Amino acid sequence: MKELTKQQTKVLACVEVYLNQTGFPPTRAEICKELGFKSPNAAEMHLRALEKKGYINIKSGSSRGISIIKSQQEYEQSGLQIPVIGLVAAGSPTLAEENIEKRIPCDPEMFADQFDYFLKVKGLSMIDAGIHEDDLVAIKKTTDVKNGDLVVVRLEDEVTLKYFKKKDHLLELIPANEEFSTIEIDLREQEAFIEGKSVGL
Amino acid sequence: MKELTKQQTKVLACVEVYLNQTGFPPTRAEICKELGFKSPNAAEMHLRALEKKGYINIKSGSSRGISIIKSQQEYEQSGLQIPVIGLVAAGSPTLAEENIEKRIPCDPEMFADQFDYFLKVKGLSMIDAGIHEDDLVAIKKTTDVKNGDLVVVRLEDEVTLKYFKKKDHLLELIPANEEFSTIEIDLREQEAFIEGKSVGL
DNA sequence: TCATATACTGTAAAAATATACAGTATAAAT
DNA sequence: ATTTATACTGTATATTTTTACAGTATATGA
Repeated sequence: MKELTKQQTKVLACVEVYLNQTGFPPTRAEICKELGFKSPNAAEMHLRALEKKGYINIKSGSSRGISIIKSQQEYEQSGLQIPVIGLVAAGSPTLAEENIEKRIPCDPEMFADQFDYFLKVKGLSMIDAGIHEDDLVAIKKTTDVKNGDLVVVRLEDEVTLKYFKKKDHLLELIPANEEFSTIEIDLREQEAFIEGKSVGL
Repeated sequence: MKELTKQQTKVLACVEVYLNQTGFPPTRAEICKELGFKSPNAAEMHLRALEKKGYINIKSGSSRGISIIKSQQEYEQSGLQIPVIGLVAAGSPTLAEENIEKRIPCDPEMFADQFDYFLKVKGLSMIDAGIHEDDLVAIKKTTDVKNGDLVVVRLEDEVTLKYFKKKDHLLELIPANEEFSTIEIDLREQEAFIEGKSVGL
């Protein structure tokens, strides 16, 4: 989906607000009044651009014939907002809507690495790494991890965030809290799935 | 809320459908075309009536200036009408439109308990409880039932109305007719879903 | 420096739309 | 028997609204 200019974004928002408030779309003149334009053609041109970019549909010849295809909210979610997933879910932490606690706006360049979602930390096992309860850890979905990486691991139905250390068949999952013990797994006996690795806090 | 005439109901439904399909309200002429009227004044008069009765709002002077205050669905659900569902349906007796035989006006205080729909009885299995064929039984959707309650139970694809009796793993469904036999179900072998319980006849 | 995209003003005409007015017909209520 | 409410047709007009056309201004990249 093509990017919108600042003014086009304003016009789209204006149409949506008007629609929510009145139940029907605005005329060109009404958009002008709302946004301070002095010519109906200003609104017309922005609407044409919005239609060309696929955000709205204009039924030509009819008054107020504007219908919204892709709303402003959707636009903001397409890149600017990142889902937050709780570490409470049993099973795999999927990106399914039901697991998403909320979405937060986020500059994609905030971290050098790309990432897919935020994981909300439960429990105190990572406290010595400076990660506290309810902190958000940026996770990139990958199975390509090295020793020392902070990874999201799934053991059967349990999902945890631990440091990764592997030596032949022995996998160690080390918490960053002295009060918690390291989990040792013999990969010949038990499966462990790497769901992703941390790329930022 | 005042009652609507047949034609007013049609016009309101027409506006709603148009709104859902296009995203903006219809003009008088479009309503006429949809309902077969030959004069825009026909639509105008019905809209005026709908406004007077509080179902819609018309912004005078502006095109397509119709907004819906109380939709047709809400009107039907506003306590005056309760759906009637036949006991013939295979599968779960849902409240989906296709299962609703008709709707009948009803004083919500007719029965002390709240209820969700009427079930139309088929067969004679409850005749000793004073419930005959085609009687209407008020059903409340719940899974919270006690021994002795008259419940709607679904066994695989069959739905029946029976007295409920449960003892550990054994579920007994007792008809109120000596000529019919009690159904006994071992809950470890077969599933049974409680769809609701009777709260009135 | 020239083209191009964005972002407008200002005007005007054609088309869409609401809406008033004058009637007709029918069924139900008084 | 007469009123009243519903339910229209048919026409006309004022107003709203779209939309084309002619410009102006500014920033950006080639």
